[in-house]
Amino acid sequence: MIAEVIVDVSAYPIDRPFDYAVPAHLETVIERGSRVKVPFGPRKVIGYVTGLKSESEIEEHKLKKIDELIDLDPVLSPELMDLAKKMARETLSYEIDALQVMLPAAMRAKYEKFISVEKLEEIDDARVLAALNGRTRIPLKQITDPDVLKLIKDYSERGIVSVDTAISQQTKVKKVRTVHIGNSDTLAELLLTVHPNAKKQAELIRWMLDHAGETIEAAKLLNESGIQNPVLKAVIEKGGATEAYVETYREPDAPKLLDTPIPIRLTEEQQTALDKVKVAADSGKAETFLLHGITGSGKTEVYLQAIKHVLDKGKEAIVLVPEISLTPQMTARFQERFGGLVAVMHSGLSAGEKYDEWRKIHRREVRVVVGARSAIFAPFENVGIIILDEEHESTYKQEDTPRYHARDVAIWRSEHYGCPVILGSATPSLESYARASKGVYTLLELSKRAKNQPLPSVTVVDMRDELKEGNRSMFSVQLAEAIRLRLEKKEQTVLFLNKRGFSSFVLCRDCGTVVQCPNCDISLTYHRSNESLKCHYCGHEEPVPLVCPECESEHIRFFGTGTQKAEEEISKLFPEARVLRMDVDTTRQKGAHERILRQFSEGKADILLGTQMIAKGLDFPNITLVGVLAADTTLHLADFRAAEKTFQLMTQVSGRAGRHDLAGEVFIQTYSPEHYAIELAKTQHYQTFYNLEMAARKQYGYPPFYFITLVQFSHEDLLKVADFAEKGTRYLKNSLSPETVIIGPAAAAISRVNNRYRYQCLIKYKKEPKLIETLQQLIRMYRTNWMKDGLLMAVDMDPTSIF
DNA sequence: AGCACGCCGACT
DNA sequence: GTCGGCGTGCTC
Repeated sequence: MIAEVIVDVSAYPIDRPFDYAVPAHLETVIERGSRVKVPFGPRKVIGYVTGLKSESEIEEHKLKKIDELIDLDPVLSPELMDLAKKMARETLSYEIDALQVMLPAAMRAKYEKFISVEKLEEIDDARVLAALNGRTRIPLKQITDPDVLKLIKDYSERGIVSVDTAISQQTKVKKVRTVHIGNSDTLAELLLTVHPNAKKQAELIRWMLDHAGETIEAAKLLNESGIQNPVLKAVIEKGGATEAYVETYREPDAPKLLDTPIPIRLTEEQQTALDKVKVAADSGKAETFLLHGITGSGKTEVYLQAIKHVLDKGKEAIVLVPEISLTPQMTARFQERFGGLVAVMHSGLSAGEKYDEWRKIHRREVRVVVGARSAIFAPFENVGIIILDEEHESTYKQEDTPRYHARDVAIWRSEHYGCPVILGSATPSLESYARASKGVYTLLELSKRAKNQPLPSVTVVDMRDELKEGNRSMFSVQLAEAIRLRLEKKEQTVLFLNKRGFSSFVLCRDCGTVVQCPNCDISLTYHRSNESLKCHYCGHEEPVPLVCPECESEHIRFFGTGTQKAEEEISKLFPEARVLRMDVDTTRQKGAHERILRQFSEGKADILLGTQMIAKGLDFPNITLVGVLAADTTLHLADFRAAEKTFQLMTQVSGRAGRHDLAGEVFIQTYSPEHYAIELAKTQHYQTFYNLEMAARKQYGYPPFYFITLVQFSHEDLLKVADFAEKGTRYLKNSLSPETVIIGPAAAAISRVNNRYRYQCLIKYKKEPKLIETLQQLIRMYRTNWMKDGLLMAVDMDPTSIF
């Protein structure tokens, strides 16, 4: 038997199956989707079996044997194996990368070289002996001294030591020690025989008599009986109980926030939507729904009941939410409804916890998975429904290879299972809404709030007028007044500051110099916490200069409106206000999000001040005011999605206010009140926004009227990158059809990152059957010739932004 | 990607 | 004379 194996090596000529002979004893167990350890050239690597056959075209003497089978149960189903192949092609990535992205990171193999001592008596160098320190096997990377390294190489050639590569995985199964307490007869008997001095043992046995026959976790037993471990050990030794180590799951402490119950009785709109989904689920045909429901319209309840429907039919459900750790309320609701049937996968979990959740799914111990992007690869084999909440979110697109979009993967999987997909959003992406308008997706509308609350009243404040009135603070008179009122009424305020593109920078007031990153074409961001300047692209960090680096003037100070600065202004304006700040700085530690949100939900603060991350999921009854400090920051980005993103953000943020009994009020501060994205956020009129934005997209030839693909080039040498970009672009122009528009090559908006100059070229097309082949050819040219010249090239199909 | 093989310059 | 630089080519 011959196995086709894709090996764990991401390189261009390796991106294809290699044939291996299957040893006889593995023939009955090996399957497509199994992982194997195979010899590859001079080393050993992990690989995935992509197929089994009886004959190979490879000459017999070249054919090697599979070393070992890693999993008894294949880790990937045939469906996921096929999906990996399709995804690799569609995203122009290596098949191995597509396979690996489907499994939790803990299952990815680590390769580490080790030195093993073969003939200890022949090692005569003191430094080598010191490095070994009595051990016979040490990791090669522990040797840093080049002289010692040289000696090791010497020894290795003479066979005194050997160097091998160990393949390790972090897939540790957690085990817990349990104690099975013996029956009362044995215990009673034992009690009579213990030494009179062993008071503690006697005490434990008496405690055990009350629990005879039970099995209990050792830690719990010790805790409840108040006995020390050595005593327990002695009793076990004497046969009073037996101990065992039982496989267990790490329980991520699920943050419990209050679920705000929505009436289970559905509104008429919800019911209509649900019925259509149910019909599709029963039909066995794939159908994609766009559930367009305004904020507070009860989309989640529709999801929950649709899931219930498919679970009742014995099928499974996948629910995707954008960065789930930010929305503990959402997970809480799923766990409340489906209890132990739910696995949760999000970035806040440790590698081990993610692996445990994956195993629960793989072993069919759960039937619902709620998770971030990668949960779309949940190893279910009878999927009944797939849901993407907040489908417009850009986090569904992976930013490095394989650059897949979870929405596309969801639809591919639904076609395999003949099941519905629900894309839910208050502000759908233009692509999805356009597809729904054309009938590719089925549109479901929820236009009323579930509890019939009015939408919050939204006021747009023109900050230019404020400036004219002499108000130079970050808060308009109106917003400040509204905050004061909330403080008086003991209601809560959420202040939103979109930091991106508007962060604090350091400017010299004499010569106008802005302190730039030495490696990147971008200004450094001021961080008050440690008085430093940081680059958000390469991580460069330096202390705040005391004098201008250009003109040595002392009139150098930081400008802009970061959250830290906003916090200071608030405390000046409202000294009595209790403020919680939520941004990258305050949420770096694990669990920080939850802690801040819990504090706010418990009413321990009056004002929550934050960036992007507070726009979603917040659902607390006492929030009656939302203020957007600077709505323009996303508007002026050089990106075709700028208006869409702004509108989505404004709508999302506004939706945080007045979700319950108290009426909500929203203030949006801006320097461009006349822009339609802001104007329309006032009424949350998605349809009107859609029409206007579609007109703009049509005029400039952007999605959804055209598909786009971005080809990025970077090189340390400006002239070289320009040259290669030109070559690549010319190749594309010559190979693609004349209707396809190719823009560039041009320098990227941030023209240098980490000392590499960046160029890009944008392909816009309506129909381009040769695109994938052409790009593959381009990539081939790059990998075979240009790469060794130091060029980096990346292709992104359907980029979310064209920065 | 690794890793080995192989062919030319600067040292003991 | 040898050590070692990294160009080239291969991996079932």
